[in-house]
Amino acid sequence: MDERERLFQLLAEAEFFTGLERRGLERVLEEARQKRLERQEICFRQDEPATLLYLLTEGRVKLTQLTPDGRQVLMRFVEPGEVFGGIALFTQEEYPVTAEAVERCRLLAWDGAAMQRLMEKEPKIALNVIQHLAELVKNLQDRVRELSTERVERRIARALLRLAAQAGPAAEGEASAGRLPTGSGGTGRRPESGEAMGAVIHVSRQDLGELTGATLYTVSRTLSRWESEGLVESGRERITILDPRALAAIAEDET
Amino acid sequence: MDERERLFQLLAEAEFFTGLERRGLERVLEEARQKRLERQEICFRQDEPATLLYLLTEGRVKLTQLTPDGRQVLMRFVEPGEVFGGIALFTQEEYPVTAEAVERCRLLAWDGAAMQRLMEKEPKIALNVIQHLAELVKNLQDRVRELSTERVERRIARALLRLAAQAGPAAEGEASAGRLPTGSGGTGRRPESGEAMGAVIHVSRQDLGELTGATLYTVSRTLSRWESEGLVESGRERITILDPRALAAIAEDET
DNA sequence: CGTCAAGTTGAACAGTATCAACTGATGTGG
DNA sequence: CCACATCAGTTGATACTGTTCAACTTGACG
Repeated sequence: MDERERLFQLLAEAEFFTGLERRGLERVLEEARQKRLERQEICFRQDEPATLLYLLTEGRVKLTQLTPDGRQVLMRFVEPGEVFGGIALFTQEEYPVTAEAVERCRLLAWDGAAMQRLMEKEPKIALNVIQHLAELVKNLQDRVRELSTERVERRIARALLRLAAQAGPAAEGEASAGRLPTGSGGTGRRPESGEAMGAVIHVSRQDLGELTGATLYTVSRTLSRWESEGLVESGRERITILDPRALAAIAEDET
Repeated sequence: MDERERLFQLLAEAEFFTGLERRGLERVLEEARQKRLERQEICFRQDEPATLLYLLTEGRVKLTQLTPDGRQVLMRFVEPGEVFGGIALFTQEEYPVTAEAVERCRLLAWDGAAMQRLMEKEPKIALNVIQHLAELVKNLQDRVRELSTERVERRIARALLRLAAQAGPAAEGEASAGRLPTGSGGTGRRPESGEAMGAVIHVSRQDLGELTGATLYTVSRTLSRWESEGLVESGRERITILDPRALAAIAEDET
């Protein structure tokens, strides 16, 4: 009951189903099947025939693409409320990526026929789908531009800020993370009181590399440097942004 | 009359309007406004508010994105029958790219309200839009993967093959493409009589560079080498593929 | 023909990748 | 509960791909 109500809440806020009446949401939920994934479990694999479209309700999923020669590219992380696996479903083909649970997850899923029915009864959904895809296209275009014209350092800075913004809304409010003046080395710069946001991001160097088209070595070196300059503070599969402004400056146009 | 009939033909084959009855096509055409562009004329500029969605009926258009620091990235060429400018229209925002006519063009255009009406009366259109966007997403993902993991030479080879395939359907004419055993090492290679397919591509080195994330210098060097090996033959804003197989070998996995 | 845009090519340089060796954390089973 | 295996991360040395800059050639077009 309460659980069911929580799902409605989530659905109503999910990009695919915003703007639907209670009635529509009920239909959507009726057609859905529920699923759970353990950490590191695979939701679907690249090149499998696409059968289901997923909505993540809890946890985190990463979408990766494998190159013919075995390298991986990280397309994106999926956060609760987001949909994935949809592209393939609408083109009736295979999943272009592999979806793996980063943490324990809960999801809702619909097959192609169900989506078809839902879109017929609730045309708003089709519009939402279009909007979602258009959004994806824009993001991907930006990424292509970045990869084509920008250096690794800047790409990493952007990736961090994007990840912080994406995961941020969920977990804010930090006390401390204290000001540890790690360096004191040379560049006396240090986050001023109100400025430090301390957004914590949970990704490995490897992930960041696959996300930005760099090697984990370059990522590691870059983070080390930033750490010595007081911009971030990092640990195992964890990066804390101490000075978002400075990062933004790197991400934008200043050298 | 005849002109009108030609338009129907084109509409019926265009990705956005396939599967529509004659009746639907008529509606689509009624709502359309016609437009012409001279060579190098701008159809719309990046960051302008998006008002129209275009279908190219004749000519060629290129979509480019400008980076903050003035570099350009070429997103794609638009061929007759293809739609562009749609992404922005559906997200109610600004065009993310600039559209420039490469040759003299003719186009049809619809505004947001018109598309809305059309999609209501002909729901098939909404599905086509979704499919088109999904296709775009897949292509962009592939491009991100390429840019992240592959070297310039391979990216250029792929770009050439894609361009040939895209523009090709218009101008074909093959004999064989024969069996050429790539190997034999020595540079003695040369296209045999019947073998050359001669797919001609009209792009500058600059364009190819912006398309692949390389400088025009690197593109020029690469093409020069290929030319000396008999894979292509090139001139001013023109590249002829002589040995598609060898190019494909470079594009795929062989070094 | 002269002019301008597109293309070519060399030389030096810079940014990253690659490889290898090492350090610490994490967690596991005897 | 400790020893060990494993995994994420760090850092140096080195190599190489591709960029940058500059000078030059070629071809098209009025």
